[in-house]
Amino acid sequence: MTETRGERKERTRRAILDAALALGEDTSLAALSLRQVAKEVGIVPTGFYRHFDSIEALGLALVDEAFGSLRAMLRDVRRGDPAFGDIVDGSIAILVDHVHQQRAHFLFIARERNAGPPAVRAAIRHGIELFEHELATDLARLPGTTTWSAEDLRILSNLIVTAMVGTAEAILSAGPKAEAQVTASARRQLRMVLVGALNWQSDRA
Amino acid sequence: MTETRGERKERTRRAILDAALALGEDTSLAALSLRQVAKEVGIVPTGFYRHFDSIEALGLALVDEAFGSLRAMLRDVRRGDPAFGDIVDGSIAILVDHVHQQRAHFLFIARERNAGPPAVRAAIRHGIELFEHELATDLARLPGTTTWSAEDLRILSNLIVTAMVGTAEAILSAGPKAEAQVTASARRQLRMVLVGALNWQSDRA
DNA sequence: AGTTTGAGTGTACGTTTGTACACCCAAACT
DNA sequence: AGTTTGGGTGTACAAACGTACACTCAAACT
Repeated sequence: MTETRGERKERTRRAILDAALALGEDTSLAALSLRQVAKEVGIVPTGFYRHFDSIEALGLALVDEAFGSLRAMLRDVRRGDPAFGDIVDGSIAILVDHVHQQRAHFLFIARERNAGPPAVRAAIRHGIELFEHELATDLARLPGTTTWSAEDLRILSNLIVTAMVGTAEAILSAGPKAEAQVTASARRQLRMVLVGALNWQSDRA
Repeated sequence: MTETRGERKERTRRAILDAALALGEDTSLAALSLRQVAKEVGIVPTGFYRHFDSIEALGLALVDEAFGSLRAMLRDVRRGDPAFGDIVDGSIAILVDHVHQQRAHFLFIARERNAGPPAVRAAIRHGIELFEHELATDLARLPGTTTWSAEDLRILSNLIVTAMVGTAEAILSAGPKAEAQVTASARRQLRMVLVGALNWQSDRA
């Protein structure tokens, strides 16, 4: 056996996380039983406790992991994929791509954001707030926003994040055929929001 | 006993619906057991079946009821409360009011929209689509939208509904002190969206 | 007055749940 | 080489689960 002790533990831990994501496709975390997860992983029920104190702790670990995916997405957007000239088209394309690549993570967040144990809900809400904050600093670097207050930037990025979360949820619950329409709508909506924000702001001069 | 047979049945049915809404504040529908509901109502577990075939059927009944609340809200917005001159301020005020008045219904929809049994999810999604459609016909009566296509109206109303759902969820998970900030943001965001939609549209002439 | 109906009861069952406790045994440490 | 550590096992149990079945008894119908 070429596998060290820590490696084996980490491998089982990953299996538990993956099993929870897989089983969660049908039901929410709150309806997920420790024994179901253990059976899916292939360990005995009590073995679960070697890795997590409770299902809730498992949920918190999944929140961390899922927001890792989101940060990676924002990094891609920030880098600005040269394959797309337009910021809007590029950002939506990256969003769509990440939703497919990390489908389980997006499903998890969409589900547990409003259902799920209170601590998990709080962690997700906090993560989204951080995400909005990061987006706000990105928006501040955009031309035309130099005079904006921090509050204005926060409100705008909250609107954008809300719209993008809505888009992600729409993609997740849409067939492949309906998806083209969803992304087309998302592009138009994001453009509307940006145009509106700039014009509304210039009115206040 | 001055109570007829049908009245008594309806009263128990209401008690079951209310119990499900009350118990749902903590956990999602999928995690709700028939026995918990029965105990909360004060009937024996098997008595539940006299009213619903399953927890899922209960959920579908709650979806109907909750969307009744939403339609009532839209009716109020349409009437245009004369206490508020501005459409935006008035609409947001009505939304905030209804979220407080029908808190349990909004919580239910927010929770079960992405968690909850597939049939319940589908029913909620369908209800929201109807809601967007109704809003679109209202928007069509607004000045400046005469040249809009049905598709454009649908996209705009989808954006507005998404933003309003986000606002409702923010209100539900905000303390009384944070609420003023939430509603202020919501007003600004709705104004941004409307300004953006009109300006973006006029660009295409 | 006699009969039917149906909301609610009570018992009973096999399953599944979370968790306690004693155990094993190979990797890691001394 | 000897000891410790800890991931995973196996058994065990009380509690809660969904649901089947036979019951009651007052309202509703004839």
